[in-house]
Amino acid sequence: MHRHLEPLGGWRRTHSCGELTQEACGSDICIMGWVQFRRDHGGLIFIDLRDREGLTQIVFSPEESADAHGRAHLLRTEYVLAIKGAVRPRPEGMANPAMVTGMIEVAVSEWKLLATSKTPPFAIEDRSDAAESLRLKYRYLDLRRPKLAKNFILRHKASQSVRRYLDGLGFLEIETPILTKSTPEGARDFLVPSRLSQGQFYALPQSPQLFKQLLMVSGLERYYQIVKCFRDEDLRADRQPEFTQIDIEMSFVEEEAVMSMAEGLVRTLFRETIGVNLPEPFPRMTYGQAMAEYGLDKPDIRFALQLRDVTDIVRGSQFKLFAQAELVKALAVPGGGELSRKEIDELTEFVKIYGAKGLAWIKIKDDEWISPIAKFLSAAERDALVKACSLAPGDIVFFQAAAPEVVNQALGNLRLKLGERFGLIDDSRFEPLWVTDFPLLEFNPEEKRFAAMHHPFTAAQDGHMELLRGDPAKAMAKAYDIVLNGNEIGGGSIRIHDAAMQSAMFDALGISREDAENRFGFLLNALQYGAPPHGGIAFGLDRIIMLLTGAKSIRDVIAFPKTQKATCLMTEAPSDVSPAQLRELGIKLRERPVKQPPEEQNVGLDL
RNA sequence: GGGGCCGUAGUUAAGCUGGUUAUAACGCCUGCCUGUCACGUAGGAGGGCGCGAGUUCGAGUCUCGUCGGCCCCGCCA
Repeated sequence: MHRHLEPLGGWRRTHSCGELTQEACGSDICIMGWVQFRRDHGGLIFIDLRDREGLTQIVFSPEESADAHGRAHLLRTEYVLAIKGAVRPRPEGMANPAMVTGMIEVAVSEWKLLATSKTPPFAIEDRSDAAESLRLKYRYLDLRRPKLAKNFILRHKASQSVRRYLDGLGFLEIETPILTKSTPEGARDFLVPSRLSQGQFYALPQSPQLFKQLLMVSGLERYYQIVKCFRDEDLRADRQPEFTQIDIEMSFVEEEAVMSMAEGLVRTLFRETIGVNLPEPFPRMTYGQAMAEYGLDKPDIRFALQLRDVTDIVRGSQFKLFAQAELVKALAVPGGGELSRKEIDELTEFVKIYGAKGLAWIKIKDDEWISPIAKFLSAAERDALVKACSLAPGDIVFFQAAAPEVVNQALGNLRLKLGERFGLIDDSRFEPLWVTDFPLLEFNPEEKRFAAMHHPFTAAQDGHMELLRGDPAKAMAKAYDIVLNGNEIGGGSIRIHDAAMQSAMFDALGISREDAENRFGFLLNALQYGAPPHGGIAFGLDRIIMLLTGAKSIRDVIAFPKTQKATCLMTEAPSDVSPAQLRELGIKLRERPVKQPPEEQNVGLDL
């Protein structure tokens, strides 16, 4: 069978495969696309032709064109065709209501074979459930699946929406360097060796933080960029080594101006991409309240369960574990008494992930408390617990008694788990939240010193700079995070715009004058030349797109993502380079990289 | 650095306490079929179980190691 490819030869598409409906009936059209399904009845051949916009049924019949029909038997899945023909309504009773174009079909008069295809390693269909590693190796095929393609169409709309919104407010889109100086924000840098300055390295930006501040010193007043950032840290379902931020900075502002701009952006984005209207204004919560009631700094406020501090109630308890703990918190679940012993054991294992030693619990029955620990609790303690946690028969209440970090993390994450278990979370809702009043500094117990919680350029709240000497833990920052359904989607701050203040901050962080000069000298210099008050915010675009599309993994909203080991299964990056390349860069490897056997792993499919 | 799950035809999976030629569905190939739409139908080809050791008379099944993928802790906003 001959499978000659033909040139387009002047043919042009007149329509996409997703738009032909009854209005088009009678017209001669030209469409091009991929063979999705083939139904060859011998005397009559149906093909569903797919392009980015959808599917259209085309029919090859001898009555229409014997030649077109005769040649069509060779067609296979994923062949690329150009067809010319007439749009006509489908015969009585033959319409397919499941298809947008299901009322019509195209009778083929002429067609060209533009490309053949090997049998794809997995079916190009939404219901295809091939292993992700296989899909990543053949990412260009995976992206043909409408479900995935849809994510990128939405991502495009989101980017356009952001650009329109910010342009409307006078923000300038300005690019900043990718090859830059290491300006650490806490994460590990990706380094790029310099050929012209041997032995020295550029770093890929963890974010354009310092550049956007310098653009404010430059007097450009309002900057934004949709920009790649790079952090060489371990990956997660929502973390990639390179990811995209919507990076924004503005001059002559305080927190409220940045926050209302940012709210407008998120609200516009949601309205223009998925038609969801977010509340106005977004509710707010302080960091302190978030930690106290939710145990996490990014509360999911779609359901009402809250943590209660019961330290004082059990301070004098016979139960030594409670009496002696630095912090004791309770989490009551109305109606949670139905949990089985097995489920409670599983939850106990779950909290151990976060450093908990165990999980105390009490089931409240009508006249008794079922619990391994109830016997230690006095009547007065019981009364106080009932009051504090609003306990009622049928409830269960969990306790965590330990160091505050462990208590909050364990119960905070248990709360999310229980929210799922009891169906308390309405997936169709979007509930944004501002978290404000973060501490400026965070104590690092390993290094026994304070580090910036946000980053070292964040301004202290008015009057709090003085606290840095006496009681650094009490100093609050002009910082704000935006949280959506328990996901941090953005965060920012008002920056220090005064060189002396910035130096004082470096002092507080234990960064020597000399060190500060080496690493941030250019910033300290710039701040001496009339820096305007400024601040900004950065959004994690990938995470926002995840929420907008309902994707389970960040990889489904990034066109060419990396695996958990930060490799690309399609290009096989990272890879060895030639000795000549290394020599040119003045690099000698300390150890010979261990050569992997060249055998194909489970993704190897070539015949 | 650590914990957990997984790896059997092109794909998705089954394979019980180790036992003759490793199952199924979809896909693929060939024939038939003028109203299908994940077309139908008759037939056919295709893997030695990620890789390497070990235990055993015997290993897809057990042990150890190793490679790869996913989820999580640490790390990272």
